[in-house]
Amino acid sequence: MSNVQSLERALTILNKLSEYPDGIQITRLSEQVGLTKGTLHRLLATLASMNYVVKDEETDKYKLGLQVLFLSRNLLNNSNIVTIAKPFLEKLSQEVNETVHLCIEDRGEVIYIDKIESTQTIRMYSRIGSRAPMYCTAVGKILLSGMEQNKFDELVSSFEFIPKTPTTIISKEEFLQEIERVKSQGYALDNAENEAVLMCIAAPIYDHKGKIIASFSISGPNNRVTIDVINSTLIEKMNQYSLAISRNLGYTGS
Amino acid sequence: MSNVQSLERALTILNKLSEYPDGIQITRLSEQVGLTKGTLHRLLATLASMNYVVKDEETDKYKLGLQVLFLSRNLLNNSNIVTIAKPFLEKLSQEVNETVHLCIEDRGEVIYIDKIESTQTIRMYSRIGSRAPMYCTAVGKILLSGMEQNKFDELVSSFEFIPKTPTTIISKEEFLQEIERVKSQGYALDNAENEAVLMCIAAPIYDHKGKIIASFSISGPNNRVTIDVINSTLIEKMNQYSLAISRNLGYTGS
DNA sequence: AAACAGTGTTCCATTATATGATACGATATA
DNA sequence: TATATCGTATCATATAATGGAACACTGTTT
Repeated sequence: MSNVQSLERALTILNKLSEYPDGIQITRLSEQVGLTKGTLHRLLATLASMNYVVKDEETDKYKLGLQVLFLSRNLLNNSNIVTIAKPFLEKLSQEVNETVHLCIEDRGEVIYIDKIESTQTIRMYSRIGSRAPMYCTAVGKILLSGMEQNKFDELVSSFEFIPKTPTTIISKEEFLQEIERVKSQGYALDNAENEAVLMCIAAPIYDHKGKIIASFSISGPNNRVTIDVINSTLIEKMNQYSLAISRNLGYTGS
Repeated sequence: MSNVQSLERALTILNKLSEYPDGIQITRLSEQVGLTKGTLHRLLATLASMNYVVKDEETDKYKLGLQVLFLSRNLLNNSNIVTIAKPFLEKLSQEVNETVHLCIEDRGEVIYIDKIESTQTIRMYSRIGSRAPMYCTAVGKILLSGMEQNKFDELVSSFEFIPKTPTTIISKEEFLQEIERVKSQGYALDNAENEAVLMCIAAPIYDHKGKIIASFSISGPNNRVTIDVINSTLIEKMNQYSLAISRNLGYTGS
């Protein structure tokens, strides 16, 4: 069954506009989405009439409208995970003074659903709503480690192990070993695999059935989040918070 | 010039779905948006293929997908207002232990662009992205008070002064007097006008040109946020924070 | 001042797309 | 077994959406 072409085009436009928070002009946008200016103009006019897009009259740039924010107002706030985890993650961030994230899996990627910033001036740049690959993030490895085998196999088969940094794992065999390691040790590390210099340690959040439904992480530059700090402090702390958050979601295991 | 019909329909579907965080079934949604099930199904399939909508296979309910969150990731984070105001609003919330909001005007309504929760168990229920009327909210009155006369007249003319509570101002004349009062005193009150029991006090945030670009507020139930507390403590505090935040946005006035 | 270049916007003949009505498949209930 | 209701698929047809071209506007160059 085919899709509705003009709707597909419009959603492609919205996706592209999300890359340009300061807006983009019609001719350039037309090039990027492969539509004639007439068609693009008509689609933008419709999006604008419903506040999905706004046009800056001074610069002729189009950008996303606040209706997108309005749509998203209930997307996370009804989520048990965000609500229950937040106070714990705030406390954790305060204790370690690093940025803490909460992530779930969506369509084979991790998506950031909460973020607690530290007070450090050098910190991980991230956005609620942003997505990242699973194969080179600590939270991604945690989420994969709790996945049902069929889905796990299907996803890993679809991964392109593109090197992001010199330390990215790009061998499927090595990656599968890493996931076994994560399963046995109960936490995962991102050894600057996704972004240079940036270390992360992640742990699982279980639901009442013992299923991994989310993951949270501590992130910081590798001069602060060192292997020593990880081994002496962070592993124990992540285990403690993993259990505390999971308990509040009805988890009864150990 | 007319809009693109199928796109308009799809955006209407997205708007309606945002009211059902737990999802809605096709037949019911078809009734609500006035589309045949065939047309609706085709549009939903397209939305789903691009992750704007997901279908819960167990309940046959459709709901918004996380692509909406992905779109919104840059909507506020690039905003100077949110970034600069946040540490001040966190401090304010901590000092008064009530919920604090940051709002802007968008298309004749206020929209919540940040929220700092207090630790109280009884607190205002609100969502980033949510919208509220301008005529019965403290932040709305602040934003109106700084508006250019033409736009002000146009907006106020369009208001329907629907009573939300027994204390809602529903007379246009009385409302105009209220706005004059806000201008002279430099803060606005919502005397449980939008929601019963809920008191709010709001103050302006100025940009470098002295224009009111946002408003922030303290909200709490009227047994905690009393007229005494407002007069003895909150007015002075709001003035102080209004100036502090505005200074950081380049404001040089008094 | 005139010519040129590039942008955003509008128009219209054409055709490909989206539609509504209907049928089908699945599930639950009597 | 028959019926009711839901979600999904199909298809003939009408119309909506399209691409290309023209137009209006603005800025730059000669």
